[in-house]
Amino acid sequence: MGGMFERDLDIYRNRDALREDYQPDTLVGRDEELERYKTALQPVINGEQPNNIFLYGKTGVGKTAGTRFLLDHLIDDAAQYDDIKLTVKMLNCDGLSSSYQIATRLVNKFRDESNQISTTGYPRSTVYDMLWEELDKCGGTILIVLDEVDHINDDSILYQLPRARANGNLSNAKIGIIGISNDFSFRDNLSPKVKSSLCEEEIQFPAYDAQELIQILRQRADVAFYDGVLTDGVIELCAAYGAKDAGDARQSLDLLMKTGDLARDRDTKAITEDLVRDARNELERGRIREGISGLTQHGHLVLYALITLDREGETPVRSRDIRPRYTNFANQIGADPLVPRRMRDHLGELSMLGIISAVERNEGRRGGTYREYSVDMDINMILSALDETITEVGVHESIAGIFAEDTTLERYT
DNA sequence: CCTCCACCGGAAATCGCGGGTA
DNA sequence: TACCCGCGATTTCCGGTGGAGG
Repeated sequence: MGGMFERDLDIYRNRDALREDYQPDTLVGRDEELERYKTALQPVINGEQPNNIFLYGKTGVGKTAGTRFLLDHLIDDAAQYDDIKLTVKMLNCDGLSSSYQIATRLVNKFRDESNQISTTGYPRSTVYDMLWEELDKCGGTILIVLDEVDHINDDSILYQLPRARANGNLSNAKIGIIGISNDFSFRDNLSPKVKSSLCEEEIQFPAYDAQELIQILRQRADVAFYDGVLTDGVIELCAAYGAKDAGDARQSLDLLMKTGDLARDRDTKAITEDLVRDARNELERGRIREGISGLTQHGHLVLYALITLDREGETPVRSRDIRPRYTNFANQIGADPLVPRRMRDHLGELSMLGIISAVERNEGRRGGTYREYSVDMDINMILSALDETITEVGVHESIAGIFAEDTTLERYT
């Protein structure tokens, strides 16, 4: 450096250090948990049957990062012993709802690209047979990491895998399962027989407190940004948001990265707290947009119904009173309106996304228990998200278009 | 303290679709 | 082609819930 010409100073030295998949040399704030984890993995090095391990804790508290970290070391260390053949397969179960899906993905993980199987169509038992065959062919010690296992709706594979050897399906391979879950109740909902085998070793990862988050953010920011880019308080603010919401490192890191990106877009050389707030809004927007795009057509209709009611000052409104409006919209586009129970599901989904909110009310003998829904986000933001999302022909034209005229809403009542 | 309202939400059944085997 | 399979979305069924009214 130091020639006559220099590249413009970017704020990032290495932006990737803020990414979720970045692996720092040391993991901050998880010493105790990793120590226990390491102990639980010890049998692998000893050439013994590995423990099944169950990790739980909220998102972004280091479960996956810790697993990657330890398993990388484990693989290195195992390589020093000739009598150990260690294979590690990691599978993220997000988007995979059944044991069947898990099994097909696992089979494919063991097969090369020219030989992949379809993820649908086969009888369940056939898929399992293929899986046992692959596992046995691989042999040695096999660790299977199932990240976000709580997404699986049935126990079957969790029951089958640990027992495959005992059931005579395997002869060459020693299988160890590492299950990772965000959902505490998942563990309790497992059938007892699965619980006892899968949860031989349980490690709980607590949320990070603000101090730990600050340490983590510092560690990453030191690598990610050039010196002097961050102004005082930025890291603390990101950490504070993260700690307040969920003690979630991922979220804090995302926020910091978004802030950096904004700074870069705006050609700002210094990152300030104000920028953090802007970034937070931006992320929120994105979340809503994503949430809305994942809804069904009827989900959109329910949302339209609520929005129009909101504009007429009718909110908060109980589901019973949303229904006629929704029904109208559905008829307008020639769709059969859903049954009330299902409409409630959509309402629930919308509040889960933070787009609307529900308050439970109870008028006892007179009115019973019910919920009142209201819109939680800026209407225009929702509308623009709907605008970008709507794919159904005619829906947006017939409803949003007229809605935008902002005149005679009586037409829909 | 017991009733009762009216929606809430879990569970099981059903439907239609995409995909596979023989 | 005939038939099998899994799966998401939906419908059907129904027990639960909590506070005002008695």
